[in-house]
Order: sequence, then structure tokens, then C-alpha cells
Amino acid sequence: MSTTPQRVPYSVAARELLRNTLLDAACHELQSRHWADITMADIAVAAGVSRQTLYKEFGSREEFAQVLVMREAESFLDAVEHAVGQHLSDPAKALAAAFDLFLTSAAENPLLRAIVIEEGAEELLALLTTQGKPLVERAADRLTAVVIAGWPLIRRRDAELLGDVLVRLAISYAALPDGEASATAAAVSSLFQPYVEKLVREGTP
Amino acid sequence: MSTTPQRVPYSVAARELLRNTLLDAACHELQSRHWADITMADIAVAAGVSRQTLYKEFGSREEFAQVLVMREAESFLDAVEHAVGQHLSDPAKALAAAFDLFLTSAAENPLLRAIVIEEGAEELLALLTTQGKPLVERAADRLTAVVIAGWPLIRRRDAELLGDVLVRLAISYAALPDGEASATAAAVSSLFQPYVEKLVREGTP
DNA sequence: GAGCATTGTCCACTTACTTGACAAAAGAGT
DNA sequence: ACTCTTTTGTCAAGTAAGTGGACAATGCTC
Repeated sequence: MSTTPQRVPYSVAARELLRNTLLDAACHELQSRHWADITMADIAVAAGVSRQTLYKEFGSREEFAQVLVMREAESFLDAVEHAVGQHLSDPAKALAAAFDLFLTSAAENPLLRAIVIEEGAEELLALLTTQGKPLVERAADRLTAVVIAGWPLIRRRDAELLGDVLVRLAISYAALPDGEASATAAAVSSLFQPYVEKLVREGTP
Repeated sequence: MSTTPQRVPYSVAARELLRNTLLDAACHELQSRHWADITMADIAVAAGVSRQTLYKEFGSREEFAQVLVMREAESFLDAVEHAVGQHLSDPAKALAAAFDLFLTSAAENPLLRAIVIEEGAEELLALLTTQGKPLVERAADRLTAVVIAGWPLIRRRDAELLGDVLVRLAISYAALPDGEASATAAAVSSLFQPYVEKLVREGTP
């Protein structure tokens, strides 16, 4: 099921620790200030590291933001993956549960809140939308994989479409919520329900 | 209650990671071989680090073993501390629960098993007994602190005695179990029950 | 007692991180 | 439009951390 927690050599763990320390530092700063007000120097200092090290690890401010958003996305995808796994017997339920989980935790997530609520985060917002190709592709890929793993009868092309559409919807509602998260989740899943049920039953819409 | 999880600068976290990686590597090796069969070089390699780095971080094999045992002890003390916290209203129950928890988890602990069961671990065994002064003192101190925090009426001298005696008993039973862990825990706690109850009631035996 | 492995130490070497400096770009204030 | 300031991104020189190879000393074993 999960990958074996094999022993990690120090050098690898240390690099990972460095990157995470820097990303964590940025997240922490975001709780008190806008992204635009946070300099690369601030992040380096908050991580207890020189600015040069930050630049060596992530090439530029842009790139750093990209990775920051991506890391948060991966953790969301982990949660979604787990939620889907709880409802393998009922695709509609799985969809509703996953969407619900995503929206509610997105509403509470510090980074997302910084992007959605505050004003000084246009640069980060773009990474979810206009500049968001890597993110959407990655998320759609993972979602597609989850769907295929859970319901093998579905054709790959259909799973890919479903993954792409769901990711885009999820991002849209995360960026601009419309009422209660659970209500949105229920509504969206009811909309997709006939499609996915036909899909898992017949392997084609 | 617990210490604030304040932000850790990278350099500190990295050193901690290095030490833990090395200690973890040793624990891992212990699952398949005796302590006497494990060389410092083995540990370094298993941690993905040079032998020199191992020696720089821990001065000698002896010292390394000391820290290895100490780290495991701290984690046991954490668990015991937590168990006591669950039964603040009833000292006798707290004692029984803590002792029970300690003995059962000690029986399953890989490092402890390596020391108690295998033959090639005399050097480690000594760290619990004849060479065990630092360990006993540290454990007794923490236990004393827990007791005082939980039942402030007790006099410091009495708490210190209790802490010391309990630690020594715990180590003895861990090194040489006598029947079922829970039975031992119940027996020992019944033995101390009158003493501790008088203590917490009257503040003196 | 000869041979072999391990411990603990030394030193030269590489790699990671730091420090201070700088041009270029972006804003803020006048 | 123009300066003053700040930040970004890059460089070079310096320090610290980890590597790799060598060594005497100890201890084992055959």
C-alpha cells in the first residue's frame, strides 16, 4: 500500500530538511505578513540560513513560490487520495468526500488563506491559475492515477478528463468559495454522480 | 503544558538529524546482529556518513552506546510521564499504569530486547546497571519532577526517594522480567500503594 | 607470535554554507 | 522625470562540515 519507509542516508535527509525548513519559514512569515512584504532575506533569516543558500537551493523568488505552492498541493493530494480510499465501494461517495475534505481544509489552510483573502499575494495567486500549468497537470495526474487505481474499469482517457475537470473546479472553488464547503461539495458531486456511476459500471460514458 | 514548538534554525535541526540518523542506524543494525558484531564503520555506512563524522559527533564507541541507551530512556520517560498524567486523581492507579506501560513496552523494545535477550551486549547492559549512574540519575530526576508536578503536597525528599527506588526497580524488572509485565506492575504498585497514598494525603509518610 | 580487524586519531581534500560586495530592476517620494 | 532606497540575483573569498586515506595501538584468533 504505502511505500516502504526505507532508511534515508543523512545527506539526502539533510537536503530535504533544508528545503523544508526554508518552506516552513516562508509559511510562518505568511501568517503575519503579505507575500509581497516578505523578502528572500526574511525567509533565509527565519530559516536560520544565509540568503545565498536559499538562492542555491531554489533558483529565484518565483521558483521558490512555485515549490511552496506545489508542496502544499501535494499534501492536499495526499489527503484527497486517502479520502477516496475510504470509499472505494461507492464512487459518488468518494467524490463527495474528497471534494468536501479538500474544500474544508483549503478554507483553513494558512497558505491558501494568504492567497485568497489577503491582497498582497497576486504573485502566488497566479501560480494557481494563469501560471498554474505545472500544478494543474500534476494534480490532475495524481487524481487520474487515484481514479484508475480505484476503479480499473474506467478508460484512461475518461479518467484523465475527470481528473483535469475536478482539479480545475477544486482550484476555482478554493480561490473563490461559494457558500459552505460541504454544500459545494455535495452539489458538485451530485452533478458528476450520473457520469461517474455510468463510467464505473460500463467502462464508458 | 508542553514546550512551545518554536521554529528550529536549520543548523540546529541538521545536527540533530545527523545524530538521530546515526542512532537510528545503530538501532536498525541491532535488529539483525549483536552489538558486539556491529562496528563503528557499519554504523557510519548505515547512516550514509563517514566514520570520521561519527567519531566527531560522538567521541567514542562507549560514548555512542551511552547516548543510544539514554535516548531510548528519554522516550520511555516521555511515555511514562504521559501515563502518569492520565491518572492525576489516583496516585496508586498512576503508579500501576506507568509501571505497566513501562514493562510492556520494554518487553517489545528492540534495543532493550537486544540487551536482555542476546548474549553479545554486555557492554550495553552495563550502561543500565554498573555503569548506569547517569541513566539512573536522569530517570530518577524526571520521575521525581513528574511526581512533584502531579502531587505538590509531597515533600521533595520523599519524591526523590520514590523516584530513585522506582527507577531502580523498573530497570531491574526490565533487565530480568519475572512473569507477565502487567502482573509485575500490579504487584509492585500494590506494594507501594499505602506509602504513596499516605504521602499524597498527609505530605509525609 | 603472526595475521587480521577494529578503534581512535591525524591530515589533506572536497563540498556546503557564510559573508560582504555589486549591478540591475522596481518602487516610493518629491 | 529624478533621486533615494530596497530588493533581487550573482559573484568571489572565507569558514565550517563532512570525506577518504593513512596510521599506531589494541585485541582476537588461529
